[in-house]
Amino acid sequence: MEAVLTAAVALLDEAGESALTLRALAARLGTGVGSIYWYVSGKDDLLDRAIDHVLGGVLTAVEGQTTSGDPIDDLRVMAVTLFDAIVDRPWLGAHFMQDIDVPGNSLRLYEELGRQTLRLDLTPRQRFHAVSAIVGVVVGNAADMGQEPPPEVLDGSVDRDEFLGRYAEAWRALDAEEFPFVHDIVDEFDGHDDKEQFLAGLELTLAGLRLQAGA
Amino acid sequence: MEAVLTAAVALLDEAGESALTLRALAARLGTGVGSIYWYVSGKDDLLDRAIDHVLGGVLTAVEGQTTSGDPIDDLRVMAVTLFDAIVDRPWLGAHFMQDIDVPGNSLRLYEELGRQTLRLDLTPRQRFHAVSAIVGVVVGNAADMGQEPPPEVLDGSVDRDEFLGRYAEAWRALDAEEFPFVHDIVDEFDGHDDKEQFLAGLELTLAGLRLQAGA
DNA sequence: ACCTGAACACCGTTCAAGT
DNA sequence: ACCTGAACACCGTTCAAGT
Repeated sequence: MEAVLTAAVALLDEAGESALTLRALAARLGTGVGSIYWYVSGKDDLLDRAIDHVLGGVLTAVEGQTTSGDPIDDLRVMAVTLFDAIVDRPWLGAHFMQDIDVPGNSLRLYEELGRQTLRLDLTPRQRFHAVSAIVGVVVGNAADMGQEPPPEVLDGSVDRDEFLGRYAEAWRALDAEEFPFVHDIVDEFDGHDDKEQFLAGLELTLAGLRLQAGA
Repeated sequence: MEAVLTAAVALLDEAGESALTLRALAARLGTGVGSIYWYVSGKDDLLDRAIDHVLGGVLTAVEGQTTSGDPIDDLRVMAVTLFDAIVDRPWLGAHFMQDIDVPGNSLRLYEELGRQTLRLDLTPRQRFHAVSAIVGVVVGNAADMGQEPPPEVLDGSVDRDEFLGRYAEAWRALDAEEFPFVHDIVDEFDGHDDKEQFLAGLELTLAGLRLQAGA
């Protein structure tokens, strides 16, 4: 079982979600396709378990973070840890935190985030919404990166900056009257860093939360 | 071409993303599989065009919204319109706003949102981040709903409240020492409304933005 | 210019049969 | 208890052939 999940994660890490096929997995394990069905009920179950498997490591990282005096600072650190985990494994993308309903590492991560909000002067409803919002910001920003990059970026023949630059070029060619905003921010888009973008969005949510909590 | 996209959207609306197969689409159009390839380069292209097709309607709705005196109020109204569009068509889910790079309705919606930030006292970088954050909140909250609901909810034999109630029950059974946050918010989770949750998260981002803009 | 549909190389899943 | 692998019912994509 452990070997099945390790092999599944390895396939996902190497070539993304589309690389995880039962045949490829069986080949890597040196067995037949059918035998995998003894361990998992199907492909969805396999993916769920693979996700839970890697979230175990993320949970350990989050638990190991020393808590500061400021719950909101702690929430920031945790959210960044979650974001970085998705950057490392883009295939987590949208599936991340999808299974809060069943007991597992998703739920434990949810609890870790939520525990910080217990230190804030909020109603339970406000806490529920605050944690959902933070998870939403992480997932919303990371989902963009979950999509497999175009082949010319993946194989390194064109780097990311050049790739962004091409689109920036196209944006600059747009009519200035019709697209005033796009023109206003095109220089920021050109060569932008996804993590910085995420951090800025997170900061807005945390600022709103701090205001709400009067902290 | 128009007929192809209309039929594709109909399939997606009726039974979700998995229902859009080239064979099903060809059958509905009364043609052969191969003929679809004359209009689109492949399945990904088909999905992209179907998304752009429905975003046309969303764009019209957004453009029709009268602007108020407060740019942040206008951003809220627009974000809600986007969210509602995804609620109506869960298959838009994560793909929503995925193609800002190519000129199309995604880019125009992006421009519409961004135009409101031009009325705020912000730097271009802050505007770029603000719009990304709002799109992130919409996508992050809507992505949760994009996953197909379990069959017993879909066929109506179990309603959503009962479904949530079951998980709430399981949560209440968890150890109180180990899961203090989950216990704190379980009554809020039970029977919660996804839209309310989204609105609360959006409000935090908008509050942070208002603070940043000094408005 | 537009359509056809058989053919190809894949999938996930099942299941009788093995050890 | 665990594994095998052929078989089934699907996919997306291609392409020689038609009109």
